[in-house]
Amino acid sequence: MSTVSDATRLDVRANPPLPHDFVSRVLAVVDGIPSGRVMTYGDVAAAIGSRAARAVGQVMARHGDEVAWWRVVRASGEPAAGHGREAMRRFAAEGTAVGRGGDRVDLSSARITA
DNA sequence: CATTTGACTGCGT
DNA sequence: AACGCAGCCAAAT
Repeated sequence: MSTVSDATRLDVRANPPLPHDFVSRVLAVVDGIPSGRVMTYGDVAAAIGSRAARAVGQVMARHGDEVAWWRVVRASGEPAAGHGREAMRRFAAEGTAVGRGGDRVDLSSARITA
């Protein structure tokens, strides 16, 4: 027999174009970043209605290899900690706008917010 | 259930 | 411009 809580649960599961848990949502957003563009950790968090930039970093640390991890950069435009080399290489490969020092993304042109 | 831990951020020095 | 620091928040211990 059905209960109110059953109905609620079904309703929620029937819905989502968007995954329900934090990890899946983060990965979904990152997966949606087009080639040549980037989002900051904070942007990704904001995109899923959160302010947990650091938690986004945690997710990337664990599941980053499942997505285009280099497209998520720091608010300064610098690539993910410990992956600067590889990230810059990929930026060059997909034509991402890079700042003067050649060590960071030019956020004013490559950044997208949603 | 309390504490510690980060692929973060913004602000002050 | 580099560095330290406190605030932040979900996940791991």
